[in-house]
Amino acid sequence: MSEKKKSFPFDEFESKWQELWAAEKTFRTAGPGEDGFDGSKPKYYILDMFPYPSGAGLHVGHPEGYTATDIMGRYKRMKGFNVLHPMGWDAFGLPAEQYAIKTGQHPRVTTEANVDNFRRQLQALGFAYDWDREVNTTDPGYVKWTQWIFIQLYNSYFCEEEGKAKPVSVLEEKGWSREEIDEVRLAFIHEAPVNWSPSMGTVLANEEVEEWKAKGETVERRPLRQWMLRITKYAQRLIDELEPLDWPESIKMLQRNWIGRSEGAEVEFAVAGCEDVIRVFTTRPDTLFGATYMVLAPEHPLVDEVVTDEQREAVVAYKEACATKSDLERGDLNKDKSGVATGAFAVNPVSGEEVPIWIADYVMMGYGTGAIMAVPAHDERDFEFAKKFELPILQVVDPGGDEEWQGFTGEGVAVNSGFLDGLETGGAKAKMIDWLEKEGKGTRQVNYKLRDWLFSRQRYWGEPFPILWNKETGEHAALPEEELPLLQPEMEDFKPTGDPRGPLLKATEWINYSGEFERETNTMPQWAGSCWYYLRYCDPKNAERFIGEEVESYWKNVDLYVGGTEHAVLHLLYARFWHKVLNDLGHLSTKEPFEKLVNQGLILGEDGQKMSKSLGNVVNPDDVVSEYGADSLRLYEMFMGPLEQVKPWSMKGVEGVHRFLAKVWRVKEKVSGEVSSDELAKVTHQTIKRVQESIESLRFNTAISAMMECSNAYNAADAVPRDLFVIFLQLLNPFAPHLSEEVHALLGGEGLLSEMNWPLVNEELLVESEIQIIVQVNGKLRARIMVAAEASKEEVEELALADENVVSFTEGKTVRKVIVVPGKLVNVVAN
RNA sequence: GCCUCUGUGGCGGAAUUGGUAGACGCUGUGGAUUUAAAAUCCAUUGUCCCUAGGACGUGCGGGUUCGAGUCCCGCCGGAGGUACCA
Repeated sequence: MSEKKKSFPFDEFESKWQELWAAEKTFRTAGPGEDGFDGSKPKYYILDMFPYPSGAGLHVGHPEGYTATDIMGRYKRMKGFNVLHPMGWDAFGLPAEQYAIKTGQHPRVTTEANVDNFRRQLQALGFAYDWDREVNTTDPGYVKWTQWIFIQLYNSYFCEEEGKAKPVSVLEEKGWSREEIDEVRLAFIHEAPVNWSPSMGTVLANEEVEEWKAKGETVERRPLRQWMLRITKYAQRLIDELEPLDWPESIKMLQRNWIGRSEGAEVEFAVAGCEDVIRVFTTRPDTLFGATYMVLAPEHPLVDEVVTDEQREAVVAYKEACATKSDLERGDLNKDKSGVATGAFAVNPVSGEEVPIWIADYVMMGYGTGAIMAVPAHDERDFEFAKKFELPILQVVDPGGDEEWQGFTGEGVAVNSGFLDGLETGGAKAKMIDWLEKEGKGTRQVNYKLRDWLFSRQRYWGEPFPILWNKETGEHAALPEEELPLLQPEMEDFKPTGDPRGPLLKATEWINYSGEFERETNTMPQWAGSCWYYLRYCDPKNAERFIGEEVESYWKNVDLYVGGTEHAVLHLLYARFWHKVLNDLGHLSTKEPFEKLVNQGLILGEDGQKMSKSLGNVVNPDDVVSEYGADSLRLYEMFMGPLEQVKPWSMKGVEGVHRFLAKVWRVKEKVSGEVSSDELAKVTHQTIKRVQESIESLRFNTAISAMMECSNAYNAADAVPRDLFVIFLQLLNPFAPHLSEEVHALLGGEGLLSEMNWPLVNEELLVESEIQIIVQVNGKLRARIMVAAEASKEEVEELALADENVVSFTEGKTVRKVIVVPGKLVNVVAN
């Protein structure tokens, strides 16, 4: 331990203030129906992406976003808002379960210990959370409502006419059968090839596959019966209703790309010599004349029907080869085209030509219809395939100019296309679709890349589905709401069974609900809890509803949401979907959960690399706190640069802000009640203005610069008026709450800074009697002159032209023009 | 390949949105204090010519303008996302 003397005793006072805030519940937020609630105040709901409490504890990325929201929350509170700024735990998840498999320790025990550690670490940073609102996704009181929401999804369908979800009871009244209703539920059972991970013993959502593969897990396609959520019904609304949100354009873009809307047509190709019809989706119906062959995905159901006897053997062999290929082999690693002819032919509906039908793995069963019309002249993939297998290539688009038409995928003028010849691509598309619709050979069609959400997992540590199965009929039904929450049975062996029904299969007593019914053994994915936690914070203890109606109508949705980009398409899309369903069903008053979204940038290691154990560049917040204090950590994380930006860590930088705080600490020695200083008053009030503007626009780095300048002015002065310094401490309080409170208390200040009103700017103090004017000659700075603030344009011009340096630069030249920007500058144009 | 973001001193970054480029902080250099160090304080720190002062300077090349880091056109580099999506 170094003998380094601490420049101020943060180790003594930081914990003191934290204890006081906790004991007095300084940051408790009263909501509707609670003591002390003042409904006349405007609300401001600030949300952090709640952490998964891992065993590793906080890393420096957490306090970045959390400090930003903390500053905003404290500021808004001082500005007279009812601020909701809560924290909680996304506590279901695989690591705890895997730890349990290894050690036999129950995931609940591990999770609790991790949560306690996270809470301790966050509290040591002095965040102004209302800890009475803490939520934990694994609490029975929380699980109950996650399951309740699932039942709402289960009991709803998407009404196409109104474009919204409605209860299935509407359909029952219309006389729909049970089977028909099961077909349209928003939560439904579906048997389809899914992403099954043998190494983890669970299935995964499409969205998760890459992430886990990157971590070394194996994932393969396998047909299984799974719970799905019909998010695809909301594809269009998820695009449209994204538009007005105050989100980073990049995130909106990611969501739009993920949903992947494309417009085109569905076209029917008759199979020659039989009744079968192959439907294809195309975004380029204008190129239909150029469709010289077709390709079916190897898994396409028509393959076995159309294949000729001569080709059967080759087709079967190819299908088998594809089935055993991993996604990686089929995708990234193998861009080489492969395929086999089926021997069958289809009829191009517009040209009447017979075209061969092939199967190839470059066509995916999961998108569109699983079949394509191949236009090798104007599609790169088809072009490559046609060259390899020597299939005909027919030009149908003229790119114009000298451009090569082979493989040209852009827009141009239709050629060799009968009635489309001479039309531009746009017009040709429209005309072809009209023709197809008139002839009954196709329709206008919009396609989305978005798939329905695979919602079941074969895990122990997740919410069990509140679903019962009839042992006789195999029909499913929702568990009665009174029986929620349905918790997992106590178990000691969490190992995957290899059975795709998951580890709960072993809890035979638990499964057996009654003579007639047994329980569903799947559990929900971790996303379930995080889909609606922001709602629960508003009313965390409500046992009657997931959120009280009065409470919901006050807090509504989140005003500011801060978190990392990694959730751009997962959590942020899922939560929007659930919110919309709950809104459709009348449980929520808003359409979107998060009005404004800000992504904090990644903090890199001191070496500019991403922090990682293997590189040894990880910074532990606990170490920074013990050496420099929580205020220094908070301040440094905000001073590093713009919140959204990726930026490297620097211990020297931490020392820099620590020095600033030490200077503030020393200012108190020269505070005096007697002195008055116009100069310092002006600086202080300028600082109020600058800090305020910076916070409002989330530019915390410049707010800190402004405060540094102000404190430099105090340090240069012989004495600092007490009232001004208190204002300064108020400005500093959201950033460095401990030190500011401590200094304020040492100066004998009454009450808490955090509970004072934000200081008002005295604009009169900011008015200058004399202002500096920049004088340029031909756009180059030549002089600075002081003029009276109320000086006229003419006076300013005259003074500028009289300046010595201006005279020397205009000598021998003719002044052509003088531009005067009042209060700013004069530019003399001379040549 | 496509999409989004981004490019300013030795470093992190400012710049009132078209008007003093480099605020604030870090680093470096010189000095004060000290037996010495730490801490603290003062000066200096874009490059070049160096004397007041001047020339150059915001990835590169053009353009618009009295005036461009900021707007327009064309390149180049970096980061992230995504990709047989028909």
